[in-house]
Amino acid sequence: MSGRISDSTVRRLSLYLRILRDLERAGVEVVSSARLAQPAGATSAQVRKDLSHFGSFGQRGRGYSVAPLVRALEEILGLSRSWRLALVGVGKIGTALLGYAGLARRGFDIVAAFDADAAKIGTQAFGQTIRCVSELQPVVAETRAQIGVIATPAPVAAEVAAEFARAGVGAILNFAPVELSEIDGVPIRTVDIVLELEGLSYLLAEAAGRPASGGAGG
Amino acid sequence: MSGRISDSTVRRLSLYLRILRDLERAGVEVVSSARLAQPAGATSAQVRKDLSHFGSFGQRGRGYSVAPLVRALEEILGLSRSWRLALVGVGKIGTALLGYAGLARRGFDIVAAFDADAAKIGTQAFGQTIRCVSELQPVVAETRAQIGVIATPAPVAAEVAAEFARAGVGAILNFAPVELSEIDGVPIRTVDIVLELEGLSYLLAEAAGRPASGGAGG
DNA sequence: CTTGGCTTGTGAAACCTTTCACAAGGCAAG
DNA sequence: CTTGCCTTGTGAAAGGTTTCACAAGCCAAG
Repeated sequence: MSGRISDSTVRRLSLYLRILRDLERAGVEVVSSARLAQPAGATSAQVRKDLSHFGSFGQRGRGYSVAPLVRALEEILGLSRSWRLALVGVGKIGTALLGYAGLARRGFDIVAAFDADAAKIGTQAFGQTIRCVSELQPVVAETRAQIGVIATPAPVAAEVAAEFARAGVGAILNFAPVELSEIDGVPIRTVDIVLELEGLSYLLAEAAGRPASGGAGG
Repeated sequence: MSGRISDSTVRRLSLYLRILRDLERAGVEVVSSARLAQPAGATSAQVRKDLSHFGSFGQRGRGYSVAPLVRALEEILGLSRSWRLALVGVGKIGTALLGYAGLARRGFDIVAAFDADAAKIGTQAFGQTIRCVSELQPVVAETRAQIGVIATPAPVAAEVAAEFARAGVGAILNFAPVELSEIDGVPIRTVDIVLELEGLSYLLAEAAGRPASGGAGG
């Protein structure tokens, strides 16, 4: 077991965990790989292969005990603890993140918020005092934030990422529409809404190109 | 050339286009695959392979002419036109989307907004009158929206997706933390922030597990 | 205890994506 | 025209992920 785990496997593990928690809440005690796979959009073989990278969690002929598997996945994914996030950029997206209760509920606490706009600095937003980005380094150190979140305009995102890396965060989540590459071994994941929409645009254009089913006119 | 194009290829094409537009604005006329690859986090071979699926756009010994390649990619990705979006769920994320000028600027116009909360219905948000979800079908038909955007709580997302499919949208972008599978041939892409954070959590936990470089304490 | 029905864990096969490596060909200088 | 340098387009190789398929093993019923 173990070795290097692929990104898509980790992503599915998160999905399994989510589904398992629902099952646990519903009082289900045992689940088969097939039943777990279905809502995750995976196959039963995939579920078993994914889990097998980390050990043997099931029982042949029976399935997986829900509660222990939930704990095991939480442990694997690092979700048996909570993480501290520092946010840069309190614009539309940044504000939505600050107000999104789902984050704290799942163990991701925003412990600091920064912006470059003098008009915003010192004001409050969802319980956070907005600080100047120039204070990023000391505040990240002081709050011991482990994940940096970038919600700035694209042009400054790379600079902020470098600052985060220097400040000692262990990972970065980027919402700016730029591809950022790992800095100093700090992994960066980018969520790019426009990119997703453009992916859908491609599919729509493709479907319209070969005029088959009801496509997009306009 | 052509055939079935992979998701990752399409995603990279979007990145190339973005980079090419910057180059065009900067007055660059010709670019090599290597120069285009670098900011996209790809390799030169990958750029050439990706483009080769759609034709021959370059000139050996010279590179790619920026302007024509921009037009070609816009055509391929369906970005030489604009798309109409309908949004369901005007909460934190939905509001951020409504207010995000970057969408319209890139050709994605939100033409209708829905919510289930009676207190919100009839009010205005960023120029949109919020309508009741029960009106989804007629309004989507009337506005000829092509892309449905789901920004509702997870439990109702699947239901809304089915409504969108019935209303005739050609694609769906989902921000609710549930895995939704293609309905009636309508492709669905999910943007799941918590999933991304959990992916980072895994990396942090993994890094802390084998105590090597400066990890996360806490 | 034995039988029958299920389900896991896992090598092997199939499939898909990325990287390599090189012939084909453009361009500039002489 | 010829030489030298550069870059594309693309088969082939390498690398990775998913699916298949089945032995191993659990459980319940008889």
